[in-house]
Amino acid sequence: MSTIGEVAKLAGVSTTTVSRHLSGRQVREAAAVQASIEALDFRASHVARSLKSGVTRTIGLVIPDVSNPFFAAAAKGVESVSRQLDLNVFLSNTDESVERERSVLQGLIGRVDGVILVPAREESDNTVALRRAGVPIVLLDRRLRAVDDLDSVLVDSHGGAFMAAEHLLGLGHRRIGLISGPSETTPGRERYDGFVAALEAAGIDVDPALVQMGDFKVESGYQATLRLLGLPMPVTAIFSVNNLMTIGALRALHHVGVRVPDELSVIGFDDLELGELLSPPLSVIARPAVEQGVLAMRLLRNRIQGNWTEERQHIVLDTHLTARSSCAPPPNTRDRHAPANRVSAGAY
Amino acid sequence: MSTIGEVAKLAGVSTTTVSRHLSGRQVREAAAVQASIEALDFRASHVARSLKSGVTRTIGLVIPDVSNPFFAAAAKGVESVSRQLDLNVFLSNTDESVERERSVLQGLIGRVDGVILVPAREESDNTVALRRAGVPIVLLDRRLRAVDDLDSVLVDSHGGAFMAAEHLLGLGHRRIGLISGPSETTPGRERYDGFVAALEAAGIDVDPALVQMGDFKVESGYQATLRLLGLPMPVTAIFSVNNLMTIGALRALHHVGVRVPDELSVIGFDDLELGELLSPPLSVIARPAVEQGVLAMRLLRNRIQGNWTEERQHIVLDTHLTARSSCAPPPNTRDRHAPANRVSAGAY
DNA sequence: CGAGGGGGTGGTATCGATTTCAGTTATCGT
DNA sequence: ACGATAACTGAAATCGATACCACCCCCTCG
Repeated sequence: MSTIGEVAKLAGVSTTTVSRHLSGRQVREAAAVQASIEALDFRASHVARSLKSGVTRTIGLVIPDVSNPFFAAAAKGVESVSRQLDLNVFLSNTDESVERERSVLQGLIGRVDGVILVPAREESDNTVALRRAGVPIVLLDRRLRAVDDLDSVLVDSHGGAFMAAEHLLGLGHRRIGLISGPSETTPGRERYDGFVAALEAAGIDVDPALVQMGDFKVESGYQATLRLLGLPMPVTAIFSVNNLMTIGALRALHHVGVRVPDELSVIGFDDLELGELLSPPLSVIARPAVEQGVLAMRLLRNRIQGNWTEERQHIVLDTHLTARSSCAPPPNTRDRHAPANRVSAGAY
Repeated sequence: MSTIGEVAKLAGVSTTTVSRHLSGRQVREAAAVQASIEALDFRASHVARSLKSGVTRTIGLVIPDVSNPFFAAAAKGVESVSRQLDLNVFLSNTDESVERERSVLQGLIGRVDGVILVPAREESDNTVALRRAGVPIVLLDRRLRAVDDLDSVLVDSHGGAFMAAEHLLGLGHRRIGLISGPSETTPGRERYDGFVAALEAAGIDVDPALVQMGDFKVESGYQATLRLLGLPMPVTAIFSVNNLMTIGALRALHHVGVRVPDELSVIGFDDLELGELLSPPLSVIARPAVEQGVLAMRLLRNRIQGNWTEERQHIVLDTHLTARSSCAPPPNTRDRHAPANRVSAGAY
């Protein structure tokens, strides 16, 4: 790799002049400089430039898991904007782990101009070191409890969950199982709250036995579903608050042989690419995933460009109900007898 | 952010000593230096370090599309290894575009110690600049025609496609539609070849009308399927060579109302997270996606660590048939009449 | 004709860490 | 007790690009 000095020597000018030419200013020997640049196939060193300028033209994107379709979509949104801005993106998975998140965030200091973060837990603020270092941060999809002076792009999880519950209630369901996420995450908490609010609005008490906590991963949705099926008085519907757990739930129902929606209705939060093609097509609370990423990157760009004083922005996008056919009236409205308990108490 | 100089001053030693302490060497005032480091919350600047050492501790991962589950899985594999090695990962999508790939690769020069690349096209070698700059490259999932001195981690696409075709032939299918990928990509070409080889081994001529070219994206699978359904003499089975196009195919069949596998059998290359839960469960050629990423990262690490002379490695992983129930004997073995042509010629 | 200004120049310090080089101390064997 | 060796030390050069500074040239205007 050739340096600016070699270019300068070849063109017979100083490095200053080459640097000026590079930054687009008028230069007497522009032609000669350009020729030398091309002859040597010169490319300015990003590293040296960063050292001098303090700008890396790189951002960090810290998410729980790329293989979750929602985060993959959001990442794509982030990436599409960052490409236009000619920014590179560091991608890191935290696997929902607070420790991993801390070490990842630590490692980003001094390497990036900003960070888009999906925090693993609302309570655990791993951003202090980053913020002390003056790195702008935008929160994506999840909040941090201790912090409200960071931009964020969330969805109306409460409203979405409310809608989901309302949908099931409207069909006549009264015993609705909830596969919930960690209550220490924003979506976990808000979706739980929205669900409960809808039930209470309908005058229904929430039975704690019907709320099964998961960790946003497939396996936990599977296990939670088995627990719900094993209840002495089974549920007639299940609302799963995230896509991966919904997949787990569907798998469990499939393996146990519960027919959807005849015996049990299912609705999930977050659409699945194949949601429409499932048997039956899955009803979901959908949301603009790519757009969330796009907006987060736009907010981050504004901060990076130095609008520090500007009011913090908290964008909340709307969800919508995509009713397909995995939800139907509960079986006991057609058939007065509750279905047999398919899973024995010892099954898990 | 504090610098090594401030630490040195506080500890009453030279920057040299601090630097030595940092790199783990024995130092007289180790305790004082360490105390100063902690007091100032000092972290060595990666940028300055990179400038001096020429090492960035960063790699580039250039793939067509993160929202393709295969690439997401491979990315996760890459990321898991790179985390252990304490390397950062630049993620970039090329969207299957050669131009985008070129600009992305250009932008990586001087920023990374190595690159894992899924080339957009076999013919278009965008790696020359990178290689001239001495950046190690590992090819993932796809080859480059002009280049055989790069490590690669592929799957046995030919064998997988052969298996898929064999599976359908074994069930009695003779008119099999192929939704093929761009022939200028390794998977596109090899899967086509494997498919053709199986047909020829069975003594069947390949009817060009039954081969519909797609571009690895959902929409093209959808369109290709409509074309296959619109044929004067329709196919009894479809083999789709990639997951996204398979999704498109399934959507088309769903919209048109073709029953699988009663009227038409379907098999895809690459498993889908929900493959098992589709109606019917989808038969696929599966492969170890995460492992492909893991192996690619391991190969890259070896190159980065300077084993330049070492023989180039071309790893080819095996695929396997996951037979679920989207493939069955063709309808005409049960019912002598071919099914009615569901799509009119003008439908697309 | 001389002052002023626009447009351009190159030398040099700088960003923050590493590394070479030329020492300076301790430690040890004899 | 003296020379040799090992164990450390700090000043200064270095990585490659940028930015400040002083300066130069030439044109224009009063």
